[in-house]
Amino acid sequence: MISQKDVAKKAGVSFMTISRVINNKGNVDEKTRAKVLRIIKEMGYYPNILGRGLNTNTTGSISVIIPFTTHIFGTEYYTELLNGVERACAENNYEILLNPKKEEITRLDYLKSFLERKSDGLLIIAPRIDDEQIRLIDEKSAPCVVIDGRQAQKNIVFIDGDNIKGGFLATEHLVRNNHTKIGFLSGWEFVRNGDDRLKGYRNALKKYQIGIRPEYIRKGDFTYASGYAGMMELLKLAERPTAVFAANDLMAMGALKAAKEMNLKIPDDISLVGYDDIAIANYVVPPLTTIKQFSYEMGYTAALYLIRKIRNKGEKLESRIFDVELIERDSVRKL
Amino acid sequence: MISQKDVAKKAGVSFMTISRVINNKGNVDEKTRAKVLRIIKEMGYYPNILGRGLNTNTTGSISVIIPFTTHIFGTEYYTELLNGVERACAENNYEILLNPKKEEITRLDYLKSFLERKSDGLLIIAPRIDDEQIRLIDEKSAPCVVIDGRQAQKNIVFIDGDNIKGGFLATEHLVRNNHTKIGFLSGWEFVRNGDDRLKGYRNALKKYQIGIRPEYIRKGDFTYASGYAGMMELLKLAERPTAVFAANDLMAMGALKAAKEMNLKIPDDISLVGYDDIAIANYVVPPLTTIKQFSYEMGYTAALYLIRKIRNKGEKLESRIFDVELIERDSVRKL
DNA sequence: TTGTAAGCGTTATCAG
DNA sequence: CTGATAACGCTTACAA
Repeated sequence: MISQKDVAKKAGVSFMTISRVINNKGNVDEKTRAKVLRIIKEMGYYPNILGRGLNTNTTGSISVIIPFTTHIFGTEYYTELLNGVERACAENNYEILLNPKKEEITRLDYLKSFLERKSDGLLIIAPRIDDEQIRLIDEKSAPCVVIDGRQAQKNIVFIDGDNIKGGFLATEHLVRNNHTKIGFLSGWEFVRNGDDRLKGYRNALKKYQIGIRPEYIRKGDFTYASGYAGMMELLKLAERPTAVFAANDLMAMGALKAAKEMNLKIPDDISLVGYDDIAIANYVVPPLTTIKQFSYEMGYTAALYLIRKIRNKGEKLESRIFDVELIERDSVRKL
Repeated sequence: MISQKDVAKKAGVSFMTISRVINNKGNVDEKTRAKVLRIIKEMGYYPNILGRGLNTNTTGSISVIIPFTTHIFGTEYYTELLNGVERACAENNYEILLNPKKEEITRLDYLKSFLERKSDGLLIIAPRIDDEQIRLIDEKSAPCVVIDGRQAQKNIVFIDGDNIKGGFLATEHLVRNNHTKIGFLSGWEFVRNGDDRLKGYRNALKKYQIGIRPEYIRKGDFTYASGYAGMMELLKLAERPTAVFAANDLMAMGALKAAKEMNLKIPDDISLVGYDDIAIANYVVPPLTTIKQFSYEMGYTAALYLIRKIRNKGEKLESRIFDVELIERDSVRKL
């Protein structure tokens, strides 16, 4: 392991000069600087972040925390979000630290990587609404931005898609196609985006004075399997819905499969709307009408905000809600 | 920032006792241990990895290096691989460090995170065949495992899919369906898996004594766009192929689009085989015949190997080549 | 069983 | 412009 000392010895200067050169700090004679730089290259010296971090309390990485999926890289929704995060980090020379999870994350674990000084801040994606850890973040004064988890606490910056509007648009689209019996395949209600999409669904029905039937709302968890199961339940109802809004595309895919198995055609026999606009939505048969989120931009913005928070300790940043769009394809039929 | 000192003061012991307790090292009186543990919890003390690392030369994280895509999370191929990596890391308490890339990675950058002591080892995915950095890894004695980059150097452990066999199987499948005019949409030839799939294609043609026509081999780069472009070129040939093998599913999707635009039906007018078996392959119309890789297992194994290498410095590990499978769906027609 | 001293590689501070 | 010294939080080695 090559250290400043080694470089210093070879260059015939003290190690402080090396430190000054690599940090561009203080005044160093141009000749000395050039020489040091040359030797650094020759020897293949790299500054040791651990040593530096011990002084500066800095590592140059941010932790991305995904409390819920088993697999971080499991869904395209996260994928796009993370692509945006990556871009922002690349532009600002930050690295991304991922905490693989055994099972469910427990109490203090959100903060662990930060408290252990492995990262400079936290990007938390879709935490539980009632999450107590969010409170601790403030207490430990960890720089933090939350994605998809609109918080009650004023001091926590969040980046959200407009899930209420999205839920509304999807449902309204079905209503405008003369559907009144509209099922909803929900995501987790204890995650903000799941809850908000349901809220949007409710708002739309209310606006158009359509009664809400509890049996039309089936609990799911954003997975393909739960979309399949929920759809099956809806289809077995005595008076089954003529249209279904799934809280994400993955569940819509599951619903599609259920319909197929029951020999029902989409959209002829039953209409379907998803959420997210993942790549498959466009390729599935029939192409899925869905709500598009700007996930990449959301991830990018969130990471940028976090980095700014880390760099300018005091800075107050405004939370932001990103717009959503209805993407009309072929899975909805006019009644 | 709460340090061992703070805990020690409160517990009325020296900070060495704290160190012993959190590392389960040396003998500590049960009573003292219990007390220290209690206070650690009370105060919310977390060991500072930077301080520890400075002594142990250890951080508890591995770097995942993806030299080529613009976006780390861009393709499902990487996604599955990373899911496997995540699992292995979760089981062994390692974190994953990702180096976002501005553009192309330059010379020493593979090793940067390791040399800066940000990570304990390197997992490199699909490096350039001629990559000079691979040599440096040895020189710097960085623990390292390479995925999809079968190396000439004996001392570098790699985990590969059997790309030669995969390329062979895909091509042979077409031959068995009486195709002789078979196009190939290549990936990068300077990445091992790209090169090997082409090799498999060649092997199959040779075995069945079908001449290789250079104009049937179009250069691509694993992207949707390049699949589209390559297919277009093939379709404009005077004597166009009756079947096409694309070096990955993404390119096959691009090819599909090109065929559609040229009013050619798959598989009626032209047969198509992909590679990877990504999720969309099963949903696209027609469902795509393809070669399945065991990406998850590959990622898992690679990470596990790396962790073993890190932990047992001396251990020699055998490189492994994972099998592949032909998945027959509906994109190939018998002539 | 517990404590003391030294050192890991770096930066901050102050002196020259 | 440059260098010496202390400090960051921790572990290793040794002493009590």
